[in-house]
Amino acid sequence: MEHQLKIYDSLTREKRLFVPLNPPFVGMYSCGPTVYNEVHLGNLRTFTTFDVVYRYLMHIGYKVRYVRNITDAGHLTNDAGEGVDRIEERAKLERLEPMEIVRKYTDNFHDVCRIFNLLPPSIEPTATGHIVEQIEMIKKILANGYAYEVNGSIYFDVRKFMQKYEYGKLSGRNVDELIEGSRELDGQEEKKNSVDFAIWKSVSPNHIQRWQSPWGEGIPGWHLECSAMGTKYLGKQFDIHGGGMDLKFPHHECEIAQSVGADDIQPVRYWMHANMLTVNGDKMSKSKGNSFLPMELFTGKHAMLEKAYAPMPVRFFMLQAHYRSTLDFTNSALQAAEKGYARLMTAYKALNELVYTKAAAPTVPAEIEEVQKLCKEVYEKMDDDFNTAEAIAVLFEMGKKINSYKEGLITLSSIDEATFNLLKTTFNAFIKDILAIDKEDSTGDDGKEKELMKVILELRKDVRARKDFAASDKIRDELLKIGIQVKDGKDGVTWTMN
RNA sequence: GGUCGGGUGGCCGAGGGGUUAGGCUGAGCUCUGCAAAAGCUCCCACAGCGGUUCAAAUCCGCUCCCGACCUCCA
Repeated sequence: MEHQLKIYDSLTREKRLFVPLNPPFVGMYSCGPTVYNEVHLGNLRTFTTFDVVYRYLMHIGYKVRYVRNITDAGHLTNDAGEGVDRIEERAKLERLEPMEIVRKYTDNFHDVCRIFNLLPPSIEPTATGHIVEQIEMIKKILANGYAYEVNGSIYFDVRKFMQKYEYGKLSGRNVDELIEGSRELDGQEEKKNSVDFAIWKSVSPNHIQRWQSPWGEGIPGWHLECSAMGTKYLGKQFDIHGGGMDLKFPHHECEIAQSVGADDIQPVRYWMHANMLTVNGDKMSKSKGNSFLPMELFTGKHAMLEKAYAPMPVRFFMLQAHYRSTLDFTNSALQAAEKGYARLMTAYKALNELVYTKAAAPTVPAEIEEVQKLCKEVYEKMDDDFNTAEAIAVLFEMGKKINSYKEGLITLSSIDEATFNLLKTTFNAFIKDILAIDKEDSTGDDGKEKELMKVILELRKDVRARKDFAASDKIRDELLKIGIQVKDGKDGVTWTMN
């Protein structure tokens, strides 16, 4: 299948045809979490975005190496010296070693990823595991003259860099304005310019996490790990680099400068940025106190939550918006998504229960054409900068067809078998492999539940045979009260549990 | 303040010069013992004011709101 995949590149600010450096291979990097606390739903939206990108690229035939880092080295929240190291701060709070904190929240992150159906990346490198690579990169940058040492710290010299290269293009920054805008009384500032950033930071011996370097004991600069690890596993230049919109500046801007400063080459061909998940219009973040943790979502235990929500409907909810738009997180939006999700799943189930049988009646060309068109459209939507929102809209159209076949409103044999198989393959691929929203959410002993329901429904069938509808309805109503919905269809009784 | 993005029907959310987004909600109908599910139909929106155009929600200008980044942040 020919795909004209277009990706919106944040650097050039336009959608461009995706042409990998070395097809069929694709190198993709996306910024992972700093593991000093639990990931929240906002974080998850970005990871989900790139999970779908990864899945789609593979689906259309690319061999993707997907690298997503774990930031497990603490970084000072500002370069001036008075910054806080989040991991160390947390370690003190929980009375644990920094590496215990890192372990704990890495595990938490992985659990959440699994629950939300995120594929593990090909490589998940850690910052602390690549201190050597980072030091080597610093050496290169120093050798090229784009960094300077002050008291055991190394700073990237943005002004110097700008004599030969561009800085600020990705985030649209003007360095002069940046410097002007940040005229704090920085008497103790070691940096030549406020725009310079640490690529190695000297720390005192009472800092728990610290490493030996040619410039003394210290910690690597935050931006450096991505540059070093991206280069190590994907090469000096690779295809896609993703991350949250909030990482554009300074993080990604600095990454570009570091790579160019070290190797004189633009590191990334397509920069992708996922937009923020908002709550009442404001960015969801820990510091604003408006964040939701996955566990709070499943249990419904959160002041702003009216009920509990299962992971797959939430994943679906996120995918219903385009990744470059903000998405507002509200109860009503979530509930609407929940219902839409259920609807899609009904069609999904129906599709896989349908058995194609040839009929004497001839096929209907218009019907065949319609189905084939839908199957083509879903892909076109995805090829247009991963427009999952539009792809889902097409999936709903397909769902309507499927339900009509199932109900016999349109006879299945109005389409030929090949078209039916195309519909089945396409729809299933999107639900299972691309959007990956098919995970079973049921809890408890499924086998026993099924047995039990079988018994109950058998009894109800007897009751109904006697036309004792009062008793029949009572069974149905009572089951509904505990979340089991009984549906009396044409060919038998079915039930669903929420 | 600087830079960037956005304001779409009751709600969420796509699109982005002319042609149906889609989902949820609501109303009606079909099917059904009744429900539910499913199907069909209806509710034709694009912040405001100007301008360009045969044609603007979509382009341009101005105004008003909102948000992100400029500190750590997905």
